[in-house]
Amino acid sequence: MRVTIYDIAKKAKVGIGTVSRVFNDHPSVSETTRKRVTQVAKRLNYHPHPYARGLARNRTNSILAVIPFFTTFFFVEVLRGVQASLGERDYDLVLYGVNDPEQVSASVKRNALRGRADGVLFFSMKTPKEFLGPNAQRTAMVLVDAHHKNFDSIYVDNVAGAAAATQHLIKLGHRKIGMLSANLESPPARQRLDGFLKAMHENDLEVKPEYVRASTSSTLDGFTKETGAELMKEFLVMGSAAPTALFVSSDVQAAGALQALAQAGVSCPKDMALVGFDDIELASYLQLTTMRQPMYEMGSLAVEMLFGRMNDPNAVPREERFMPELVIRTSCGAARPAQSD
Amino acid sequence: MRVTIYDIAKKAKVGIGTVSRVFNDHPSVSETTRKRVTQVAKRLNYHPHPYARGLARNRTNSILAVIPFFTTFFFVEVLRGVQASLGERDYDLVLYGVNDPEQVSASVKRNALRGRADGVLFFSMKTPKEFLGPNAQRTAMVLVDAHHKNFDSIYVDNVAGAAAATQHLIKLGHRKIGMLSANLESPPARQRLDGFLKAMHENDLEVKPEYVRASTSSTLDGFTKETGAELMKEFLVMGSAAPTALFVSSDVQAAGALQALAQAGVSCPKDMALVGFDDIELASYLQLTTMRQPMYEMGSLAVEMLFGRMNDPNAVPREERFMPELVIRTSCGAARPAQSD
DNA sequence: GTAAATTGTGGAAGCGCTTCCAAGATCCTC
DNA sequence: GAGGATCTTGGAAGCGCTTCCACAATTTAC
Repeated sequence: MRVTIYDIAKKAKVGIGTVSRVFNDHPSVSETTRKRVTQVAKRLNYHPHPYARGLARNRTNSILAVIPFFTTFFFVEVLRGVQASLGERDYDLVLYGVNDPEQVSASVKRNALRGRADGVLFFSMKTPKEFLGPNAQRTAMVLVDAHHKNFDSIYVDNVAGAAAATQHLIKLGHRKIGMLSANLESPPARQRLDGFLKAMHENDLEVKPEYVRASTSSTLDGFTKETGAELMKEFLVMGSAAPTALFVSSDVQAAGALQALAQAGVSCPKDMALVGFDDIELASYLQLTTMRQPMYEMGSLAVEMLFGRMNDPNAVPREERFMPELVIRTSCGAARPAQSD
Repeated sequence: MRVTIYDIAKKAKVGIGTVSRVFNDHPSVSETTRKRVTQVAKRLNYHPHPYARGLARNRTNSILAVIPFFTTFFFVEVLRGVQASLGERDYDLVLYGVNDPEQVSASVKRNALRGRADGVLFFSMKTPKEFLGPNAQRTAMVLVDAHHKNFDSIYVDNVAGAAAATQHLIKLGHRKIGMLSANLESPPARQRLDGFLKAMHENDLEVKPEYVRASTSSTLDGFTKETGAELMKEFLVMGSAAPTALFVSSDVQAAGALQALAQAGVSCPKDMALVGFDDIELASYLQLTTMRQPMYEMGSLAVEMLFGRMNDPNAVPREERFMPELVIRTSCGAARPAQSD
């Protein structure tokens, strides 16, 4: 049988209220009683029942994270940040991984709405309609790697990041710079293109239309290895008219592009320099220069913001923008210290 | 205010018991009442409170997964499998990622013992002492990628897998085959070495002592990129006396080894063939031939087994061994259809 | 010394559900 | 048509906790 507050109360010869107060660090318990209760509790190996507690307090002490599974590395890093923040607060993490955005609504129904969690973290996805509109949910929620004016959100500055990546290539002396992009219907892809164009214009560099190639694939908005390889091949057939450097809208695509290059016998930094975006784990193995997204930090901040929202449901939506950081490896051709990474 | 069973009962002009029965698919509710209740519930947007339900039923409808964060890809794949199985049963997943095994005990205390979950899935870690001994926990538990005689467990046949990998190299004509191993204190590393030796002996091939090099690192038991690179360098200084092929105890190490090879200007399949183990995401990018662990399947089966255990706490411990599967890419030098993977 | 504030404590009520028991309706069976 | 079996149903009790109110025991102020 489970040890309850009543067992403790009886053995310690106090009332149940006192036991409860001890376990909630309520100030008005004398030192002696507190000690007695604590000892009895330890002896009986008592642990408060989280569900009973949740029911009585009307909160669950857990939050729900809805994350797309396909963002593998992002996923894990961000989760580490989330959990670090959560652990400090004695909150638990309920995870709902979705394979495609269609599943989101089901998840929202099954969990948040049903009072499973005190707050929801939404990752890399469009805000589901359940949360919009007048009679929408009022669960605390923070969007990560996504944005909507009605909600707290955390995201990376794609425009500035892409501009920085491009700037780096320019600084290395490249003039014929192209961009290998994902599907431009996706906002991040669009923003990264904007950043690229911005940097090019600011440096008075021409951007030939054929130097910008975007995927039209709808699987994962074209953020795949396959589109990277395909588009790279298109660049390669241009021969000497091809750009000497490319900004690639994601590391995953850059990986595909690198494969296409290797297959064609084109040397990577020498004949074609590459800069990616995201700094997924793979990037370090491929020695890919890229823009690092501070994923751990974003996860951690997301939790902070969620608690802020839970404490003050009516605050104005807060936005936090992270600046991606240039990680120089060898794929851009920049000289760098010979050490592994 | 939250909509409760009482609101529904009142509006539908039935008793609360009936409402509850409707939501639990209890057979003894007439079709008409059922319909009426369902309609009212939908109209009021009622959802049963999971914690109240959990308290009354004495179960949580959620399970806890304790997974080491550092197994990135494994982590995500296995989680997908877990979730797929869980979703079918209307169970939720509480995640506890640990950065190092020391944290495990804390997690166990905070969660399982406190009745947070109906069962626990333990991944890739030594069984914590809280679960052993006479007055141990009696929470349902399944070990994945780990083993202990007292518990249900799921793991991969490291010996057979390693033997298959080695066999593959032998079949490709290699005779001077070595092994690049992780720290042999780790059981998986040990088992993979055993498999390697077994295959060699069965084929009457000599294994020179200097052809087996194991890491002594304690960080992650030597399953790191760094040890892969270091040990590969040791092989390279052997010059023409070096093996022509290596079985590497993990893909992560193989990635490091590949880097060392590239740095030394040694061509991978041609001068040194490699077969790894795990088939992490990276492997496909690196075109690494490797032994695939069926991670999704293991996650999914883990849930099945956990439910089995929950239903029958006294069944004898069940063990399921998965056979890793050879995934042929280019690092082993085997001819293969020219298609990307 | 008394009145008033302070401190510590017990336990009833209530969180939203499930489940069991009692009982009213309806249906058979002979 | 009576007695029994079968369906449905209502609602009290109970899951393990928090919290509020009442009150006793001190302490403080005058």
